[in-house]
Amino acid sequence: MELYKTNQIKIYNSLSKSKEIFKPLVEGKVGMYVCGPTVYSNVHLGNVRTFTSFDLVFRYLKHLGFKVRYVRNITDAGHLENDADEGEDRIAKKARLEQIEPMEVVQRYTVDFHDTLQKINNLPPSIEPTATGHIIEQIEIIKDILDKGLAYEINGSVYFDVLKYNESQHYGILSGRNIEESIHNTRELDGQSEKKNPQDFALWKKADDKHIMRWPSPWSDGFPGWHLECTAMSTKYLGETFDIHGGGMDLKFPHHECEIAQSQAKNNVKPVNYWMHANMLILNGQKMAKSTGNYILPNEIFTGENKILSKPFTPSATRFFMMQAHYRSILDFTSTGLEASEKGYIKLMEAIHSIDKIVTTKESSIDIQAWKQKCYDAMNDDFNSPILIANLFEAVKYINLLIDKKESISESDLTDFKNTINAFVFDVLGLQNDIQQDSSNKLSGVVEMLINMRKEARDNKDWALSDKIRDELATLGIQLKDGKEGTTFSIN
RNA sequence: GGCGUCGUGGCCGAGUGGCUAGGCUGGGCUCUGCAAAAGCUCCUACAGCGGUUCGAAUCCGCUCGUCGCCUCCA
Repeated sequence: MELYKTNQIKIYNSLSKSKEIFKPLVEGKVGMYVCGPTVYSNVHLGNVRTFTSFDLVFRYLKHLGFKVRYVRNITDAGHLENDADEGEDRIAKKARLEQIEPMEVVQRYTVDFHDTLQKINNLPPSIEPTATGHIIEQIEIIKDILDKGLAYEINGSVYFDVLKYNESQHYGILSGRNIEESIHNTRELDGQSEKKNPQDFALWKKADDKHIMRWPSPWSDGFPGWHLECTAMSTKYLGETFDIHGGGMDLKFPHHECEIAQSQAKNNVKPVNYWMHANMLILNGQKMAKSTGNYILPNEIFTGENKILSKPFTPSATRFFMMQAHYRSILDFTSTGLEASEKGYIKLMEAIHSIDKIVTTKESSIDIQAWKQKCYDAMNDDFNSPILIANLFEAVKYINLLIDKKESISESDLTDFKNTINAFVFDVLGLQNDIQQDSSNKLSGVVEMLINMRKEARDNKDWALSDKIRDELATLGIQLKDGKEGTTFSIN
């Protein structure tokens, strides 16, 4: 029987601002859409955190046996740099600066995006559609919204009429805004805008002569508005109403608000049942953003080539660091924080490695079923990975006690214990064991030999030689660990 | 100015109206030839001020502060 039948998940829904019991539209199936990146520069660590948060959601839902269709877009159409709807689009700007084609920009950073997410062990989504691949769908939506009188055309551009929409619907339902109030609080925009109201947003923009990325439409040669692509692609692949929509907290307004308005305007149904927002990763107490220069690239963490960190960290240690914080909490990225996480991560991996040393007995002194249930309870409660990890450290303690024979475990319990640990650590948390402990390689053979020689020396009470072996191996980054059952080692 | 978020022990980071996660660091002990590793153990916190309650860090109000959004942004 699928695990989802016995596990009830609660999800914090941004729409209701409360945790709700998750019930998919179709039993056993989940449709999930997450707003992907605009590929105009290297993906930074803050972006990675958001996608990794949803990777955890994807992984856990799959673990429970749900058939998940996970759609995450690539924004490869240029969007304007400000809401005055003036100026250059980001991809075209980058193309001009680097003297390459816009699509070369897109290709370069799409590859970087995939490469980085793969390093940190995110699963690829089920569908990864691009904005430029769905221009026709976007045009159809605009036509539909125009027909319904909720958009207007001016000079070849089309804008969504927020005030008109707000007469029958609530624009601001997600972000808790009141459109009447925000009208009074809106600053005067610089320059002349074609829009009837500052709150209106573009569905289609006419391209000026210099604009490279352009497509024909009934209104002008131009390009779609930013918010529209997500509506087009999410509804195309997941339906007019689907289960989960995710994204970074910073997209809540206006992006997701606009998505709701567009979708509601076109289909007249609630587009999304559960809105999930991953919180920001901050650096030096400030938001990490490409536009401000306050950011760190994942590769700089892995290579150690940056001013912020004391040393390089592996992708798994970095991922573990993220998993130790809840996805809805702001996470401050610091070198000391990462170092602490790395130590804990190594401790966890070493315990998992040594689990095969456990000798089973007839009865168990540990309640494995109760422990296992605590792991599921943690994840069922809005994907609480920090609590799950706390439980995994409890398992580490069990493992060490079992090896020391201070606790006992039965054959069947041990099998269950191992399977559960592996499932949560590798499948759900998506950690990888990148600690070098390949017992089949030559180095291990050499170390084993030295361990044996040291044992002989110790048996002869030749402490000078035994310590020399130990210390010189330590200098090489190989640590010997003397236990009751003999000596083991780990390589740093 | 508006909307929202958060404010937890040396640090990071969970959390529930009463039984007080976890990681890292530091102290003690066990083990060890000595260490390390491992185990046990100690340091017991919830921004401030009021209120509700038998009882609040957890609920309400106010104050202060943080961060985010209000303009592209994961």
